[in-house]
Amino acid sequence: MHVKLEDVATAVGVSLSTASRALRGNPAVSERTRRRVQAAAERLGYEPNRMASALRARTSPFVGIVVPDLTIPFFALVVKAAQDVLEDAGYQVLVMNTDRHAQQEREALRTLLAHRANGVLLATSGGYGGSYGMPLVFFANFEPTAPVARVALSNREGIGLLVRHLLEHGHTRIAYVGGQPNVTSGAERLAAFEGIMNEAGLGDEMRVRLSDDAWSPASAERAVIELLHDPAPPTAIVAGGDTFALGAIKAIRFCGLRLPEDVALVSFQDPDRVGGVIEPPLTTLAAQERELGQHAASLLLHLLSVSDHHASATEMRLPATLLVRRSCGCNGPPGANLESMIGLKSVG
Amino acid sequence: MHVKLEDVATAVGVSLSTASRALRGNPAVSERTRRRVQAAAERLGYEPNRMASALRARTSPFVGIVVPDLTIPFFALVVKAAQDVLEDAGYQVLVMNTDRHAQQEREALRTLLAHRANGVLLATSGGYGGSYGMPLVFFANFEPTAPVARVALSNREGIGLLVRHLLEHGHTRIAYVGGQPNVTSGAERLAAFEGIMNEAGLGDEMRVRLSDDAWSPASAERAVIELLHDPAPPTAIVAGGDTFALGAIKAIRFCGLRLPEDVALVSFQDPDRVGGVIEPPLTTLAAQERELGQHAASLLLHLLSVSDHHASATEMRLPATLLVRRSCGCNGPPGANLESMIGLKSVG
DNA sequence: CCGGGCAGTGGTAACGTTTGCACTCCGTGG
DNA sequence: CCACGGAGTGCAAACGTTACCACTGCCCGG
Repeated sequence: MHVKLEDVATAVGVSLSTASRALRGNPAVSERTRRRVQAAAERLGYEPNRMASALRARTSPFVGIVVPDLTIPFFALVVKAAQDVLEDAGYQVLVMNTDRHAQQEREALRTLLAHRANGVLLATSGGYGGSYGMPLVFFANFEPTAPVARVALSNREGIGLLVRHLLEHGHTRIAYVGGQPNVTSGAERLAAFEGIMNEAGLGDEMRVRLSDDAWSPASAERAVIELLHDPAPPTAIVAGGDTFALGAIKAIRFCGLRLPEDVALVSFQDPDRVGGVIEPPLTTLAAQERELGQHAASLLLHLLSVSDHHASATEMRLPATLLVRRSCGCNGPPGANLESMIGLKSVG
Repeated sequence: MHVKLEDVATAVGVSLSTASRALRGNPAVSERTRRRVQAAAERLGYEPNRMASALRARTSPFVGIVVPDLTIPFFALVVKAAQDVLEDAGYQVLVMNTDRHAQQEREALRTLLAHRANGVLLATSGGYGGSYGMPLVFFANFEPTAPVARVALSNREGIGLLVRHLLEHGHTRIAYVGGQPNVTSGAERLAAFEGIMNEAGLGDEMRVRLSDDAWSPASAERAVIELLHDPAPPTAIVAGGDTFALGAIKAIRFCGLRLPEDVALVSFQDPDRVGGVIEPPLTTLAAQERELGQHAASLLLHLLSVSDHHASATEMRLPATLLVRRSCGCNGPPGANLESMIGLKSVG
């Protein structure tokens, strides 16, 4: 079926060993032989069987990336960035979805084990139960108790920037709409919000609503509608993720309120990265998917190079930056946003 | 390092053959032995080496999916749907990005060949150059001249629905903003637009602008700004994809025009699937990413089952459906959209 | 003139599985 | 009592590749 090394070797009239060496640039073979072997391989369309070579060389080409849901833009971007780094380093990436099920996460990790993956990047859905004998780096969502390397956004710091910005503008009745604390990002952001509000002595004025289902805009929308129908509705809302921001916008519009005049909105992530078309543009933290993916991948590569699975239970946090746009009430009147004007100018 | 079959076998006191048979449910082994072997495998944490087993059994666990860019929601959704189907069928999916480069596409296909992938799902960026000895199914973007199975959206039909809807509402000066015809989706949509306009005798009134770079909103924005500054600007715009719709919206706002009162907009795809937060909601075709992915995967599975790489050069098209919302000027006054109200009701 | 080294090559044993074949027990029917 | 068959098991050869070791010439210094 497929042409194999033996075919190339006999075509040239050399042994298997020589052919193998020639194709992998082993300096022990003469220049002349190397050229002849390479020519034959090319001509016959030879492609080395990586499974055989991995088996014999006791090495696997694979690295795994396990995420809850690849169709969420956040994960798609992180995965893409990480995959690029890992492939540049010569690894073949296996991307696996868990659909937010711990069981599927365990199956994914077993599958990676079966492929003798060199290491794993994992945004956990709760299925991680102890070492699998592979170097592992958590990203975004991790298991707090596991002594395993992790890289994540600065959830506390980021929520701090958002809330303090609202506080500086005189808001006191501030609501938080976010995800369940069953994953790291949900837990840390919620805790940060509560911490800051309590520190500011606003524990009584804060309101918290958590998504009942999996980070969907719909549940955030319902939650915000409830909040806004309160006799003393919040004057500002903090969304703990991009989908919650979407739900909040719809809810505010549904209630006939103006954004930001009647209620201000800030979000941990920007649901509008690609389009920039939501009015008013949202005040959010700067997006860091690419950095997150690259750092996670680099950290894993480092672990692989030192081949010490346990030493580095380091934690890396990407610094948060606030992008003040208009949904918080700053930055003047509505109108075409900056990117449009820059875009136009570059046309000439 | 890893526990292997031999370890399990000696632990139980049986031969390699028996252990192998026991674990794979071969009826030749006695019930008692099977249980003992399975227990030992469990206890030792044995995970079969899939590369060794694939090598010996002359079969590969892999199927490839090659896309231009996984971070584009359209491809992310299609890949997810296809991956689910293929994994249910027992295959391990290798997802590869081409970054829209023909060269990277060729490398991806070679890599799949090296892994002895059973088949490939390919949304081509132009790097496909003849059979690689694997069953192949094109999806979304294909090579028109290649006698290979393909499944795609009904580009002509879809553009027809959009344009005819505008024609029925009396528009005649209609513009098209879309992608370059170097990929199927770009070519077919453009051709369909020109065909229908010419048929309707509106060849002189139509305007066409194509994205100069890779399907970005920015170039569409510039193009639409140019169009709207024309002495006789279009009264309606057809966007040949979701990113173009985004650019068009920004351009319309930038020019200080109202949507849909001053200029109507319809789009082949909905950039606002997840959020539903763009005002006014866009009249688009119904999204079919899931169906596309599932059909492509099923077709590939069929090709694999009949193990005939050349017979089925079939072409499958998913029927297009028009979703009339408000950006075309239909469906009454602005306000909260239908989904919000349904969402509220379901709360009770 | 001879021994040692070195460049280039080939033979062959692995890597961890699967699988065809052969073997050993039994029980059973002739 | 023996041949026969079938259930259960083990041996060993593959799968395609790599890497260790051994071999052949040949050049060169002593």
